[in-house]
Amino acid sequence: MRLTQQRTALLQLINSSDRHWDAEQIAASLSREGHKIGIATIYRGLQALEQAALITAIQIDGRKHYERADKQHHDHLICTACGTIAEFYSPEIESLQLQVAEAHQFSIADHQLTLYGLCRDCRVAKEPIP
Amino acid sequence: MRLTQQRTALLQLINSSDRHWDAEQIAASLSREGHKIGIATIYRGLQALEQAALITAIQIDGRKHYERADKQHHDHLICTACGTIAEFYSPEIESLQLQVAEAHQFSIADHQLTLYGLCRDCRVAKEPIP
DNA sequence: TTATTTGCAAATCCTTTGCACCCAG
DNA sequence: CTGGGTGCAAAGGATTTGCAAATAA
Repeated sequence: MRLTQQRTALLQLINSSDRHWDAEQIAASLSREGHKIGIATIYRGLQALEQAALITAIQIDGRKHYERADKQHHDHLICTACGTIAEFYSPEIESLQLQVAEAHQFSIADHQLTLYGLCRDCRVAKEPIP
Repeated sequence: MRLTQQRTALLQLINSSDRHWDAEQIAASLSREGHKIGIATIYRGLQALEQAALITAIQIDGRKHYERADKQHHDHLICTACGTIAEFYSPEIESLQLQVAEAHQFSIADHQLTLYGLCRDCRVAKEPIP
């Protein structure tokens, strides 16, 4: 894979933040920063970077969202009210997944666990006023 | 929600099987059975039925797949070679999810856990010939 | 009756592709 | 130098929408 200017910009943007980005958001952010990069190049670049394991992706609501790869594996808590994405890691859950797979003679290559609901802030916001 | 002929057909198809269906597959199957139903009606009907909790949905590869709602909750094992979808239920994982959520002061409304990999048959098929 | 639902086609959203030109290795 | 990468615009697949006609309650 060739590390071009455009791909470097993608990588830099993603690696310098803790967010999850979709293609549109990346396009908007890069163009705000003055980069010239076509949307097709963004899609192709993200694909290439993911395949090279330089970034990781999760599927949210039918859209791919990318994040830094230089973190330990984790799963996600997504607030359906404000859209915030938090992360968690549970070694117990991971190990139980392996047990489940083994019981089915299934070999896991990957998994995605996403919890949907209300984050702390949005719960508070919905509390009845006393 | 009005239970029209078309929605009854959708419900019957889904309830009479153990599969996961996407909109295209439903359209094909119903038309094969001689039903006349527009694709827009299928999408709208599935939405309505899901909202009424008469069917459930999971997101696979950016596409919604529907299945019967009259089963206990479960998660999925998806074979990336043959596309087969198996199901599992782990009360331990469910309970750990609740613990994780609690630790984050997050209230879970829903979740999706999907394990991707090779099912037993596809593993066997990939074994080197001795 | 009458508020919903349907069917069709057009529209939308996200993503991919074709192709001529460009540039990193 | 040259094969992979880029940009543009057009194509694509899945889903949604507008609207007049049909229908369930």
